[in-house]
Amino acid sequence: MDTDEIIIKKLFKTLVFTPEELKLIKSLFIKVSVSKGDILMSPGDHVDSQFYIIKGCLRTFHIDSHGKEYTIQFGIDDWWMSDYTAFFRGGTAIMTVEALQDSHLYMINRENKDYLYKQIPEIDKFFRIKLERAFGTFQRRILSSLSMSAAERYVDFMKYYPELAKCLKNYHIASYLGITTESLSRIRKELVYN
Amino acid sequence: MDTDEIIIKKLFKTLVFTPEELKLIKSLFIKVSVSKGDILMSPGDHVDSQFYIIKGCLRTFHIDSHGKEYTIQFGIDDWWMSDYTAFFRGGTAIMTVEALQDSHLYMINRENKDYLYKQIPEIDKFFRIKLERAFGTFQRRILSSLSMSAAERYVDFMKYYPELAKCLKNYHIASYLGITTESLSRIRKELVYN
DNA sequence: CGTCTATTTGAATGTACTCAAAAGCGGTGG
DNA sequence: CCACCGCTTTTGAGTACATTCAAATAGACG
Repeated sequence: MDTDEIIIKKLFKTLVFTPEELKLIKSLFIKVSVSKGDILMSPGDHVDSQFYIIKGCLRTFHIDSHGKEYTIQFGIDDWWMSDYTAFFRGGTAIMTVEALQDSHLYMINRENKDYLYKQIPEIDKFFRIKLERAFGTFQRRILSSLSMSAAERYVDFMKYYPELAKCLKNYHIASYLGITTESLSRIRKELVYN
Repeated sequence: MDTDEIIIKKLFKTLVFTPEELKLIKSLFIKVSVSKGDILMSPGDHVDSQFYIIKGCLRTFHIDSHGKEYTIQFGIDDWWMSDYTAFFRGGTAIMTVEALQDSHLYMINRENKDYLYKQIPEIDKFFRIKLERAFGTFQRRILSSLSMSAAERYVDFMKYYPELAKCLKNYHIASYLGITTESLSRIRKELVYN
């Protein structure tokens, strides 16, 4: 079994494919390597592709008119990333996707993904279930943003994503929590004493 | 064509069914009527079902340990509602689902839904696409909660969901925006003068 | 008209923000 | 090995925005 097949098995976890299907899948993904700091997608881009992170760390963030950054999502190994406000509707990006570490990715465009759905219908079910999980996760994030203080959200984040935290600067985390780096610094200082 | 068939056509929009499929679908949904103020689901309930709103208005909210309410989602005609932090994982509710108006609903439990997916595989695709749209919507809501002031979020909400606003009290909207009723009142006062 | 609920107002408090500056950290080149 | 540079984090002071708690109005409904 070659490297790509190992990756595809991890990507589609529960599913089992015939050799022909595996070959098809391999042909529809493009392997991409990026370096720390590289920008994979910028506001205004026509969003036609989605990235599966084989190995690495990415983030999706929005920059407002004052130049402030708001991180919508981080991704590490085995996660999918894109500007989903645009990808699923076939629109124009409002987000930036940035590599926070040297990363290896699988890229697939909408056309190939649609073709994949048509050829292997169980993949529809696979992504349906993946999206259901994400749906629950998003609702929890909204609930935390509504009900928890900045300090609680920080503690929660560090508890649930310790591996992720390793490849992040504090200002990345601040922009994800919706606070300034100064505030995060003060929160961290408080926590040390408690 | 009977009433149920009209509802099912609206529910599955793009899909076309054979008479047998229609009969199957009808048999898997249960019609429920609730009155304003009724609670459809409470924290601690085993979440096994999901509601499609034929006509009416619902909200899903969480109550924290201090008794404060945080609204995660509103729903009107043609929306789906449940505690999705629990439904998609088969867990226990942390949310309350409440009828804000007399409402007519279709209810389906997980078992029947899974059976439906098995019998009519295109429905997998249908919900996959529905979830993709919801995914983008959630990302936008997270972005607003990160980047916009309470006043901006209020104006935005009223602009995007004018029909929804009609069946809501101000304290519902406040609990959705993550602010107190007092703050919302002051925001509304400010807006009148501008 | 009275009652219950929802909204508004006021005053004091708290939390996070802005702006400005200092300190810390990591790498590079002399 | 040290000096310097750029980037990140921390600290300080003053300010803005939303909160709390308490009380006063306004609306809805029987």
